[in-house]
Amino acid sequence: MNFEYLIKTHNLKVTAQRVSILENMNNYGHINIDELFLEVKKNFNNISLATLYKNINLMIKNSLIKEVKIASYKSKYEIKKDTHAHILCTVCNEFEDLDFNCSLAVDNVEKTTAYKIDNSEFIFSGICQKCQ
Amino acid sequence: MNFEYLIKTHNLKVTAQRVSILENMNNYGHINIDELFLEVKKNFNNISLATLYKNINLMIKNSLIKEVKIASYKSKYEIKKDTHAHILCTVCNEFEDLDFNCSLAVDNVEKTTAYKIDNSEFIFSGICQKCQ
DNA sequence: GTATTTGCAAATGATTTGCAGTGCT
DNA sequence: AGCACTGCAAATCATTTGCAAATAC
Repeated sequence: MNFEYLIKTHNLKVTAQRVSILENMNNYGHINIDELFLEVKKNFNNISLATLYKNINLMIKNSLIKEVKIASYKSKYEIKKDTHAHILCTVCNEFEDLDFNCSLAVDNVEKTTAYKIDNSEFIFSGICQKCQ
Repeated sequence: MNFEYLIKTHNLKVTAQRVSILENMNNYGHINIDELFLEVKKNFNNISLATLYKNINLMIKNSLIKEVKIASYKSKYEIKKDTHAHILCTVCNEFEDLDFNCSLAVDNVEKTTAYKIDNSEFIFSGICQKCQ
């Protein structure tokens, strides 16, 4: 994935810190602020949480990344892609994307409510096969 | 709705503050901490945020209420009922329950992932008909 | 009567802001 | 030169904790 291009096309300036943030989000799939801080620190020893938060908020505003809020956990951040569902195992804390037809549900809701939907969240949580 | 009974059957002691918390959750449908604080203050002038948080956390632990986390907003709390979806208008901030067949989706996910699902969140957001 | 709850104040944790210095174009 | 970005320190906002007095059962 070309992160510099991704940043530019979302109307932001390319900085090494921003590239590192996106690289780590991409590697983890979903990453919370503390994990991100530890990872980015490996390349930028002096980076501050303030810089992370500023960049995350900017990237969210410019629709480059997305915050996923999860009850009882810290928010996770992911690079924005087509709407998809998430599934969480509350025992091992595995958190994954799920193959689930969201657009069908969205179409349905738009028809029945007359809302124009621009975002949707689907989070399933429970116990994965290994942990049962 | 009989709130005292509801509290007792969830193994908690009945206090006037707890009843008031549930009454307000029920009236609002979904309520955030600041709204709840203002409302409960009308009956209990000296109630503190600490008491609200303590009670909310206890009630969540005992499955009496549920926290709904929403990106860009403060969490809302609701009295627990059968799984249902939510819809948010990002213009007027209207937040409502949605008639949406969640159990069908849950069954499906359990089959395809072999997870045992015990909770799920469905939040649609966009612009309601009035605000379009 | 005992254990739990309440309300206050203080502590902790999370996020944001202001500002001086740096770097990019 | 000018503008945006970074990193630090401090400020703000959100939530939790400890404790003494009050209340539920």
